[in-house]
Amino acid sequence: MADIVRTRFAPSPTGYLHVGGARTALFCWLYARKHGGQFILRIEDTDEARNTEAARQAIFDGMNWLGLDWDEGPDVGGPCGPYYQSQRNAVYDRYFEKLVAADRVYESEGAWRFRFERKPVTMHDLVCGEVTIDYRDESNTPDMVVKRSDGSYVFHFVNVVDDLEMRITHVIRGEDHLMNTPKHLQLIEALGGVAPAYAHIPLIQNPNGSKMSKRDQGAAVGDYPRQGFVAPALVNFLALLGWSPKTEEEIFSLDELTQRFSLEAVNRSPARFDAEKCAWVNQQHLLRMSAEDFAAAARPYVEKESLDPGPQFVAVAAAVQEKVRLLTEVPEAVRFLLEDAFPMDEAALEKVKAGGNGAAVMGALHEALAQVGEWTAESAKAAIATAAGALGVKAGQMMFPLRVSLSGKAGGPDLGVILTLLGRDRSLQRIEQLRQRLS
RNA sequence: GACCCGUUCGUCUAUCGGUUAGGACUCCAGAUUUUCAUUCUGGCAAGAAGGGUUCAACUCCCUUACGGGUCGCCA
Repeated sequence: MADIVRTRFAPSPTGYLHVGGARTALFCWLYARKHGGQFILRIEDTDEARNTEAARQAIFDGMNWLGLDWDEGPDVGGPCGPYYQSQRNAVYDRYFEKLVAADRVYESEGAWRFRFERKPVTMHDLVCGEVTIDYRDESNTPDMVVKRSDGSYVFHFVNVVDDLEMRITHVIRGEDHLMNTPKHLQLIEALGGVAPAYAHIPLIQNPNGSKMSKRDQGAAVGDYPRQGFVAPALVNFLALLGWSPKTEEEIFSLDELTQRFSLEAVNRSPARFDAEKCAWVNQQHLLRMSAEDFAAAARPYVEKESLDPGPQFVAVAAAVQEKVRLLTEVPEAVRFLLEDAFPMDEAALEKVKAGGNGAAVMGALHEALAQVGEWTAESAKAAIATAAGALGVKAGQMMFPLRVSLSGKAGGPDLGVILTLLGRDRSLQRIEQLRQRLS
């Protein structure tokens, strides 16, 4: 029976979930799902001094938001639990005894060090290929501490033990772990275990090429919802950093990514984070949402600005769906549709004034629109043409002043849509308002 | 410093010895649109450098340069 693929994401709760970690989690998740395997979440909380509850929660929140569910881990449990390393000391003690029995550890200033075999160690990385580190050079590879003087175990040891105990088949992690892998291989060998396959994925860098750390702009996954991103867009963008579908398509849902993902298609060179493209990907995802889904996604942003979405919010949101890149842009885009007090774009108003006959245009529009029978986008637009005829100008010249009167903006949804959403009374009122202002 | 990994338009990338080196983001121009956005068309823009190997190299090898990573009783 072929081994079932089992991958894991093993973050330490010492800071907010950042995009690098999120992408690692994504690749692990995709690989497991792609192969019908299992994805495990393990919290590596062995550094008591640096762990925080907020960070732990940020991991769960981030994973949930991204849509990366785990088959085993905190909350859901599983046969290899507990999934917090802080609760697995008995397991580590047992494995440590194996090392003692095999005479592979020795005490040093109260701590226990693992004795490396002094030989070249070769790994066969699924992304980086064959890499050999020569452990005969002791200066470069000093024996490592596996058990601290306070009795606790260090990362290298618990990480390896848990990967063994949890029967992890594929370790997918950041390239910053590449040089750790021979250490882990030696430990596994000493423990008589079977090593998982390794895949080290390139790191994500800042736009300037420096290492992206947790405090850098755009690094915290938790910031993305606040900035108006939808999760599938961030997932999509992250997948494109270091992985390529090898086609010219770029916009993918999580399901589509699962279909196409493969470790063979992962790059070896680090990628810089481009916020502009990330926003574009977000826009593409917004464009592909149904009107209902878009309205549901936009609603909290509107409410956050103390705007009442109102009874026809689906239609209101749909009017601006293709005009925004980020959901945070929605409130200002729809404000004039929800409230009668809306800001006036002075530059647009100046442009109307420069046209000269603004008041006359408003008057003609008011008169024509007041006479419309059934109020629809078509009938209202027809009335605009009538007004233009009455004034002896082209309909096109009526549009801009009308738009400014109704929305206070130079751009926005189709005029027919605006007129329909506002209704006759409010439309006429706003036209009259601007007429007076221009007189 | 030592040891690893990497290097194609500004950025993300395709190319797995023979291509006018393709696509995307950004930017510019045009079309569509009353406007903005969307969409479409076009444009600017790349193989770090030097040596090999080969009929032929972005692609394979070496050197250098540059970038990143790792060298903890952090993970």
